[in-house]
Amino acid sequence: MVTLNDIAKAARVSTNTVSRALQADVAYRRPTFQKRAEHIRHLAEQMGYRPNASARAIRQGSFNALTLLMSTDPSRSELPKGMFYGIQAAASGHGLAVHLNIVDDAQLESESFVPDALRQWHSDGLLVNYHKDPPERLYELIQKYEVPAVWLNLDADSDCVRPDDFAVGQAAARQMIDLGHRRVWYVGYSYKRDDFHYSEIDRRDGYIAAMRDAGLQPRAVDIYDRELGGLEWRLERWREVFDTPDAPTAVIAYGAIGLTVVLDAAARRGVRVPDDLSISTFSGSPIFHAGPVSTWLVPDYEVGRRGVEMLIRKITHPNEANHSTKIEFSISEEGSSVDRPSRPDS
Amino acid sequence: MVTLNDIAKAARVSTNTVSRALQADVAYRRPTFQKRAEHIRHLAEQMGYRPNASARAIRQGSFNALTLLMSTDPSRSELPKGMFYGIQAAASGHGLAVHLNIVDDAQLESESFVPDALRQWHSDGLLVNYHKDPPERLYELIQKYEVPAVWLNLDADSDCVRPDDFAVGQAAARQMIDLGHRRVWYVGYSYKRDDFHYSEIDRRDGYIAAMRDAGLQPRAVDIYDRELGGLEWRLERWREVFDTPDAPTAVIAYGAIGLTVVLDAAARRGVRVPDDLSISTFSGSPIFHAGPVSTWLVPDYEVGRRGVEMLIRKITHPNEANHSTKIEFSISEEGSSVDRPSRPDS
DNA sequence: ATGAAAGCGCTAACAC
DNA sequence: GTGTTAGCGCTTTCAT
Repeated sequence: MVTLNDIAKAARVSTNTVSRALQADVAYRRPTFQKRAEHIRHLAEQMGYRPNASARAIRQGSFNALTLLMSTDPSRSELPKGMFYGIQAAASGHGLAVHLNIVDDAQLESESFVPDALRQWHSDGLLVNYHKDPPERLYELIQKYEVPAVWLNLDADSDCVRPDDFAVGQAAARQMIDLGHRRVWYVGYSYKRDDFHYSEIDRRDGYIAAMRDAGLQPRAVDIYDRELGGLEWRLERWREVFDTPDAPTAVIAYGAIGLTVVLDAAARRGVRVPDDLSISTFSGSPIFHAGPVSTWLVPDYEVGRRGVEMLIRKITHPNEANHSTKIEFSISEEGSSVDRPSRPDS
Repeated sequence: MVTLNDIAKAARVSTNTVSRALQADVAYRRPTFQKRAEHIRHLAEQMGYRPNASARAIRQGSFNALTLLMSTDPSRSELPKGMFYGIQAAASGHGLAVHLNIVDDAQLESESFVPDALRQWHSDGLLVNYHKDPPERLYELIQKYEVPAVWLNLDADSDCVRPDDFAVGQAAARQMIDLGHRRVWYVGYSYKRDDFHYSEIDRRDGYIAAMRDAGLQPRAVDIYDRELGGLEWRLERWREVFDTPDAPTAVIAYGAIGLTVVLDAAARRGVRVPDDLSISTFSGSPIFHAGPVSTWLVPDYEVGRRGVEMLIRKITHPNEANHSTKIEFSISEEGSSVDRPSRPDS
């Protein structure tokens, strides 16, 4: 490993002259220094010098790094591609490295286990990506060690950044209503029946609010609806739905399963999209299902970016409160599966 | 920040006594020391002591960390969930932290830009996740700085770990053939026409080999096939296909687009899965499309895990050659869309 | 078994 | 503008 000292010897100057020559914002402006500095930089480049981040960290008292903390449990912690990019872009924009730490929840239950991100002093702050029911103990540990932390995808008053799921539910419904649809259904998911993800609740509530605002009857069903007898609303049932006069002209599908079930049933009944049926859904990236599907895009990138910004603020101003932020969704531009209804109701 | 020194003062011992008391493998075995060590550990816990990773790194000359290097370009570098888990599990099993570094390829083209993972000395080695056409310059930089590196998802003779795409293409075809299917088609993707991902080529070749072995005529089509006139093989065309006597009884779909197009066309023609049509596909997680689809699961977790193992070997034994490894796929257990053909051919 | 002291690579204070 | 010196937190000699 090439050190500053090696370069110093080679250049026949002292270590800190080398150090200063390699600093981006050199205080010295004399032409003679500039020339020598140039020489030193060239030498460093030649010798393959790479600053030792640990040495710098220990000297400066800050790590210039943040840690992204996640769970091994996919139902507690997701890994959206865009979020990573957003985090990395914002972090490297501020000269911060990103460390990754994935914690097994089962371990976390045990009193003795402390996640490495908290056990050791690795980084200046924590980006906690537990979107549902973060373990109580994790919160306590963060408190105990006084680690600056920002929570991603969590619904609390302060120190959180999350997508605005209520607003997007509302927007999705309004889009349909504004085009003239009256029978707009919401198809939920409920993978684990009693164990809703907050985004499903919020999006559904937004949908219901928009329907009520427009004086329409909300109709939210679930692919795994208990009252309707489990898989009631799946393939066979949906085919019947499309034969009734009350069939929806527009569907908002929470997730992939609902979407494919509805679209497959539609295909079997000869119901065309978007002519006979408008449909939209939510996802991190545009959905394609035999054709493009209008997709409300989860603002993962922005959540990551804003999370980093908030964390940096917390690190630099530990005593200022950070109000939680909600980020708007956008709609995919890749092609639309939404149109006005072919036979508008009165 | 609580330091060893703070604890030493509180315990009225010297710094290195504290240091030793906190080491996992204490050399001292005398009962008197054990007792004192216990007291010191208790104190450290009470005071919220967290070892400073940088100080340790600088002293020990190794960072106990590895860096995962990726591209911002999704066509060059993917982010499979399982891979992260595999990497993290293997890394933390060896006491290594994981750093994340996502590089903008456009920047990398410029001669002056060096990715942070290489510009600074952060970690003991690099896990490079550029699965297609890694930039030449990246390779040069890794050579220049002599960083131990393992390439994930790349097809080279040494220092690579990747899924066995040829074998899975073969396995997917054989599964159909063994069940009695004769007209087994392969539906490719070709998102950018001239710009195939190696996994598509390999899986297709595996399929072709298996068909030839069985004395069958391979039939590989592309959702975006140029010779067939662009979108030829999309929705409308597939509906016609299902009306011909030569219609496939089994389809192997490379990706989501081909899968949905085929399944949607089948739904419209009343072709039932798996009764009239067997279908399987490849993905990192089981695919659901109105029902479960037999999915050959990309061994992301294992690729990550083995990548870390290989990297550790490279770090500890820099001079030994590491033969590249190919990892087998497995098939999803969530439900099957594959069955014997309803009307077996002779 | 323990403390004193040195030193990892780097930066900042201080003389000059 | 430059070299000398000190010291960040930690581990590892080396005496005792």
